[in-house]
Amino acid sequence: MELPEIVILSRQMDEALRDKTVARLEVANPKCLNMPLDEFRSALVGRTVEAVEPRGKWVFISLDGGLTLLYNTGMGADTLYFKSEAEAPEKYHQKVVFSDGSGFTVRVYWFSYLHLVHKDRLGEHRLTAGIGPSPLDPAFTLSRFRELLDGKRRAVKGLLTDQRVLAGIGNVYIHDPLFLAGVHPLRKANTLTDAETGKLYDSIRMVLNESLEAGGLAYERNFYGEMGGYGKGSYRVAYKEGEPCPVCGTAIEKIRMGSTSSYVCPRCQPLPREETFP
Amino acid sequence: MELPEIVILSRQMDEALRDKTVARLEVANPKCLNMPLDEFRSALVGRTVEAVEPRGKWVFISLDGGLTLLYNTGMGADTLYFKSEAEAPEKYHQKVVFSDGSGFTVRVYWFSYLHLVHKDRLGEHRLTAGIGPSPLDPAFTLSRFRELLDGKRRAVKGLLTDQRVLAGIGNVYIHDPLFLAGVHPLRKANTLTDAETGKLYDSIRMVLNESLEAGGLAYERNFYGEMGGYGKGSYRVAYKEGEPCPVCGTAIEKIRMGSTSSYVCPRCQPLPREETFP
DNA sequence: TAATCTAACAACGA
DNA sequence: CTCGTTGTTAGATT
Repeated sequence: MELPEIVILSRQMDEALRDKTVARLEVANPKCLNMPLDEFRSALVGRTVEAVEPRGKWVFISLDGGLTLLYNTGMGADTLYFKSEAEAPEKYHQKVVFSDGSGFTVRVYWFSYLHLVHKDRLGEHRLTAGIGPSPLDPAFTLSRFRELLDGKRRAVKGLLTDQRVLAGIGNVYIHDPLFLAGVHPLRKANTLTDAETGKLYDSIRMVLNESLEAGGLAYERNFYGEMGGYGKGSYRVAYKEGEPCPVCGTAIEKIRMGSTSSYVCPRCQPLPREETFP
Repeated sequence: MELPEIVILSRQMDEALRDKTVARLEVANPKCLNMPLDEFRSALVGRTVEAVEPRGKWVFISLDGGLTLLYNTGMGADTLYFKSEAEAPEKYHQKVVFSDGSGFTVRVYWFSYLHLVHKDRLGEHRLTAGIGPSPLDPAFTLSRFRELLDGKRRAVKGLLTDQRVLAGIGNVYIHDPLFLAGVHPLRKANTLTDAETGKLYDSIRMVLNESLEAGGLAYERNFYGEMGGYGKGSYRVAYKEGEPCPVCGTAIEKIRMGSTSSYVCPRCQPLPREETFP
């Protein structure tokens, strides 16, 4: 789950959980916690949800008493609301029950994090303390975006999916903005022209907003179990290996970058020769 | 300069400089210092040498008042004694003059370090605090050597030239011990057999001792300007690209590993197929 | 020929 | 689709 899904989930959790008090907690995979389960439980039970907010790929759940529950869905997790335990999903790794009988379950696909940190110590929480700005924040202007790229010799894809640089973009939402800007993912960030940087800025925000309006990725469920509407029909080149580029018709290529893949139109996103053999 | 040259230099400096008091200091390249030159000078002048000892690729010069002068010759430097300034070399980057008129000059080839640290703060000196054991220390037993390799998935050459793991071996003295042990430099450390580890341990110590007895590398000068006697005739495969292996006659190959080169006999130091394509 | 640091990248494990 | 650790590499440094 990336920015749009986390934003949607956070909104729904905020509306559904605000002012509710934790009554009970089950955790089948205590390794995802940042402290022993019994300690975690006794700190959490009795706390009341004050607000739920997105922060990059994380959900920040503010509780009374100054505690914050930090939730990262890892490589995907179903986070599902229930009105009463009778209608709760059968399979889950974590379950939080509130005093009114409602609650939510988390079913993890691979790994996830559920950390409890006092808000005065958030700065010491290494996984979230260094998170960069959100690309949809009104304060995130083009000139701030330029500063991120400025002088960086890294591959632009690696830079923009680095959560310390920009929050919320992972290996799903990076492909289409790069394509729309005509920028190859391996281009060094400091070699982009002003025009390319501007197009990339616009494309990132456009694509994320599109998905947000569509309800997020088609293969992810929201808090109420509904799938999003942003699927393959919405993609330009992402996950379209071998299909024609929507602009020039050239076959989309899938290239490996370390452990992740990228999808590019080799014609619309050319890689300068000197970066092919650096 | 690596372990043998540093050991020889330290011995000679210890004998020549012990009990002498620093009277004057010239530094043409103050960036090699760990503080501004005037501060460095006022701390050093007036100090008396208590002892000089080798530590990996570093020379530790203990002074009275608890100060230690840490000297690293970088990629090679001439460190030359003079009895009186009249006979001092003309070209140098640093000059230390003692109260009796003797002293030494340093002429750097590329980079070097000359750091002044209080002995109570040596643990905070990042460049030396983590230095590993000396392979010629009597306490450095075969079983300690096995522990260094144990479970490490790194290439054995990179591991053994890592100063935090083992002190004093750089890209000159690593080639022949690996050859004598029949171990390819790219072998993962944890794949060595007990027999190979034993041969490697013996070879490292043998090669370093041979060079020590020969006066160090033939292209390096000692404190009195004399060249060492350990030259190409002493090497087995090091820097012998294209020449026949002394054991099997196969042509020695020069291979690149990152930014350094290695010299190997492809027959005596085979690389298992799975490590060729990891 | 030789040293070290750093940023960036890759592989692996959890 | 995650993040963190470990190890590797290229580039820079006076």
